[in-house]
Amino acid sequence: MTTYQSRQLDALGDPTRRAIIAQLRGGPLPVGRLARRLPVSRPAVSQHLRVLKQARLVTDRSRGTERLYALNPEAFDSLRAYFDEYWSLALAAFKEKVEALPPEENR
Amino acid sequence: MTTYQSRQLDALGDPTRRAIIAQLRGGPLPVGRLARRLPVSRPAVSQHLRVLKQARLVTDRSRGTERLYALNPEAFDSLRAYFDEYWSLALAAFKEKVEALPPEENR
DNA sequence: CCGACTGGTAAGCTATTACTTACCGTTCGT
DNA sequence: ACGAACGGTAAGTAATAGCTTACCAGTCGG
Repeated sequence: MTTYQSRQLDALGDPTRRAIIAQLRGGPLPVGRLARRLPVSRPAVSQHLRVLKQARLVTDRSRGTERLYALNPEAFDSLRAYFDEYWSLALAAFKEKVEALPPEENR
Repeated sequence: MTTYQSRQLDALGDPTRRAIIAQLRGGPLPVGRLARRLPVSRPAVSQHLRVLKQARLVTDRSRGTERLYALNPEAFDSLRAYFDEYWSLALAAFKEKVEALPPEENR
């Protein structure tokens, strides 16, 4: 029940990080391979990976001298649940009363 | 089938815009009322609303002298579908072969 | 009409952030 | 044990993005 959603959405709000995620869709990759496929330097990739890791969107494990990064299914599941819970409620209400008037004067 | 997902994720990658969305969960609101509930100025809210509108996350209609902003259910639905389609595939694969080896040498 | 309200836009400042190069520690093969 | 490759971190720069104040246009009520 952690409140990682903000951090996750912030992390997803960058094109390069989304590109990293797109690459990781194919399976775990070491940092160097990841950097070679992207138009930025390896340190930049490392920094993005740190953000993604803090948001729990990726996990890492070291294998020999290299470090494998992979998508974290649980985080994406929780994010999807967040969408369902948080927004579907409000949206379902909207679809019924589309012509709803705004709430009365508060503040 | 439009490719608004990037723009939507970029738009959601800002706390103030998420706060705006949170306010709009309760129903449509005019800009001024929205600004009064947030710790930023009205022009700032206007600028955020422009971004949210370009991402199709909100819709607006004018009523008299004021302009009502509301969440756009379709956009949130499509974004949720994006999550399901785009990520669930990769993640389902992961859950089966958790100990999968990384792909062979390509590039 | 005219004054008061609405909200969008312009211009400019500040702060954040994404990027680079340079450096360092770790791990493995020979 | 040494050399090479891996990748994380530090420091500095440049671009971006969010914010503010000031201004302007449209709409409604008197």
